[in-house]
Amino acid sequence: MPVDKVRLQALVEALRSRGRVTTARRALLAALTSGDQHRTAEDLADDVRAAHPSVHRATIYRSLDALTAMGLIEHTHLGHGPAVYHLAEEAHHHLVCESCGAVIEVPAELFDDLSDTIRANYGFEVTSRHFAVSGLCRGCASVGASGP
Amino acid sequence: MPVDKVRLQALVEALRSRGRVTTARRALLAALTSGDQHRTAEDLADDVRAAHPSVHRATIYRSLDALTAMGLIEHTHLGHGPAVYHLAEEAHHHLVCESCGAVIEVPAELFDDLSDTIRANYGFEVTSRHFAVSGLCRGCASVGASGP
DNA sequence: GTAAGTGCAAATGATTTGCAGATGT
DNA sequence: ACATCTGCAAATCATTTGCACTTAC
Repeated sequence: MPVDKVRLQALVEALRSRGRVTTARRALLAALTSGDQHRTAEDLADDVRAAHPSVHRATIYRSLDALTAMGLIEHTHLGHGPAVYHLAEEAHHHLVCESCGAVIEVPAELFDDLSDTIRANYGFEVTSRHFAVSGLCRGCASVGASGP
Repeated sequence: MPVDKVRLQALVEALRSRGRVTTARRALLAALTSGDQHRTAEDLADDVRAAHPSVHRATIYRSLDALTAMGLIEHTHLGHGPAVYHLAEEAHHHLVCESCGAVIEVPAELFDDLSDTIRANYGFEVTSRHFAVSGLCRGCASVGASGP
C-alpha cells in the first residue's frame, strides 16, 4: 500500500475522531495528500469536483474551515491573491519574492531564535505560519543590485 | 510650526519630485502623517472625504498605489481583513494576535538575525514588512496554556 | 432520529477597471 | 497643451451567508 494512501487513511481517521467524515472533506484531504502543496481553495474545488461534480464551492470553503478548526490543515497568505492550503503536518514557513512571485519553503526551525526573542521581549508566542515573509529572491535581488 | 506640518511638507516635496501633487494624494499624506497608524484604505477614504467629499474611493486606491510605487508609503496585511497603510519612513514589523487581534509594533532590527540567516542560506533578501507575524499575545497565550 | 453538513443563489467586502472628462505643471 | 489624474459606474475576485434539504452516525 503506497505511503500516500496510508497517510490519507490516517488523516481520515483523525477527521473521524474530531467530526463527521463527508465526501467533500475526504476528497479535500485526498487532494491535499497528493500532488502540489500551496493549493488555493479554487484549485482544490476544481480537484474535488473532478471526482465529485456536485460539491459546491461554498462547501469547499466550509470544509476547509472545518478541517482547519480540527487542526488538520492550515493556510498561508503568500501575497495579494487567495490563500493557499496545506496539511498541518507539513509545517513550514514561506519566503515569497515580491518581484517574480517565487515561493521558497523553509523549515520552521529557522524562526526559533526570532520566536525566542519575541517571547522574551513581548510575551508574544509566535505560533503560526499564517503569513509569508516577503523579499527578493536571489535572482531578482541581484538584478536590482547591479542592473541587468 | 508643528513637527507634523514640517513632515507633511517634506512628504509633499518628495511627492512633487516623483509625480504630480493632487488633492487626493496630498490629503492622503496628511491623513497618514497625523493620527493613527494602521489605517485601512476605507478609513483613509473616510478621512480624505471629510475634507474633500468629491474624492472617489477608486481614486483613494489608485493614489495609494501611486504613493506606494513612489516609495512614500507601504501597506501590511495584518490578518484576513483589509490591508493597513503607513508612511514608509515608519518602518516596523507587526505581531498580530490570532485570538484577540491585538497588534504589536516591533522594530525592524529584531529581524536582522533572521534576515542574515535567510540571506546566507537561500540568497533571499528579506526586504519588506509586507506581512504580519501571527501568534498569540501574552494574555491569550496564558489563557490557552493554563485555562481561564 | 437528529444534529451536522450541503447545495444553491444571492450577498458581501475589498479592490480594480474602462472610459470620458478634469487638472497639474 | 498634453500627459496624468480623477469621478463614476460597473466588473471582478475571494469568500460568506440564509435557508431548505440531505446525510453521517
